[in-house]
Amino acid sequence: MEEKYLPAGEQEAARNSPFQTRNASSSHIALLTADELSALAGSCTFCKEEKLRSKKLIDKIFAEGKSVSHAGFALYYYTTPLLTRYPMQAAFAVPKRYHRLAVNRNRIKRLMREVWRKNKMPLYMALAARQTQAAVMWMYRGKSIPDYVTCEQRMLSLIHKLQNALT
RNA sequence: AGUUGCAGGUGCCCGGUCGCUCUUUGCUGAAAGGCGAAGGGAGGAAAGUCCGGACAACACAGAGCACCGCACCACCUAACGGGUGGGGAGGACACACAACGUUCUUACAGACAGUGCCACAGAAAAUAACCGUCCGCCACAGGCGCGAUAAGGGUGAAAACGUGCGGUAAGAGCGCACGUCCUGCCGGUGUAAGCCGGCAGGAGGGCAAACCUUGCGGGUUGAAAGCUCACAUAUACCGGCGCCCGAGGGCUGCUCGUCCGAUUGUACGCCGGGGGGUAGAGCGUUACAGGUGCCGCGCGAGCGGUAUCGCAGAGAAAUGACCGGGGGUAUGCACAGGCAUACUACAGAAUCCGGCUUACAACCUGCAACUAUUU
Repeated sequence: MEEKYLPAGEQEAARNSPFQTRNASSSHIALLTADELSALAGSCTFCKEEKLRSKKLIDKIFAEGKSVSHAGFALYYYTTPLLTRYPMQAAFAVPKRYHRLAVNRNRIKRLMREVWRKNKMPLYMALAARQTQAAVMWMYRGKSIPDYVTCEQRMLSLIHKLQNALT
């Protein structure tokens, strides 16, 4: 038993570690500090942990969260502790009734994800400074397929709105 | 050479910057993690979810009914409502016509088992009499008939086998000859469907994608199937211990005391099992009715042998975004080489296979037809 020299609490954590559970409190997940984030500021990533994947949380965003919208784009957000070190988790959606073909929905979601990847840092910094976390849901309800530039302009204005709302 | 049709195939390429996912792996760190490296990463339809399987859970003595599906024959296949080959029927080409040929289409079992339906028109759509023809009667240029008649006319998509002769009051497969079709039997041929010939009997429309009959097949639900696990928690139930009751026994011959303790109960506490529940995690889950090449067999769909390859695995769902360059096609200007602009389809895996159907820019190959030019 090489674990015996660990403190009792950590032994418990080690025993539980193979199984991620919803009840495991986020207390033992150390949040990224603002300093650590600023070290990452140069890179623009969007990895699995930054993706919103829990169905329960998504339902909560729509039920209890707030939203801002602009020119077809809508942004739902909900401040809550997350099971990750990152300050935010994001998801993207395009309803089927606006775009019937899966190819077009995929294209729009990829554009939105690209804009988010490149422009999310200010929100990350703001949340990390206050030691809180938030889940966000992007939604596009336009009938046309936007190009990257208009996509970026409209989403940036929503990001600014959200930043003002949070601070 | 071009155009059109049919069949089959391919279904844009290269570089840069910033990213995603999976596998393997290096360095670093006590750990969480951090920084890398190499490799894999949508389709011919991934689509529609229309068939058939594999797989899984549940159900299941046997038989019948109901319901659903299929329907010329043989073969291929894991299986099929799919495919290949053949037959029948029906078109098209060619042609005086037919045959042969080429090619296309075809849910193609049964209408003497029964029931039903057949618009409009027409007298009548299946136990036919409007006109006509013949016969009879009367009040005789005409009328009447609970008379006969399916040859002719007209209607219709379809009118009660066709032509000729006989026959008759007039007629009629009423009889005969030839022909057509159906059924049965025999002979030849073919694995078979069938085809060819002969004999006998019969002939009285169609519709089974009308009910139906016959034959064959079908258990239900689908990966949110299903299996496993963990944390916390309420707890049916079971076991153990504690607790409560304490027959009896030991310590002594007796009482008290104390120890052991059958048995009964357990509202309660603890421990273990247990089933329940939570879209939490893992498995199922990507190796195969597998792809490609070669050889052999088969008319063919395919089959056999052999060599070789390892070829997505996400999970509110990766396979991308931006920029630059090059192909290709179309149009315009030039028309000797070019230049500019536009377009670059249909469309995104979700357990996996085999089909079918539908969508599709451009290019390639083969066949057929047509047009033009050259020899």
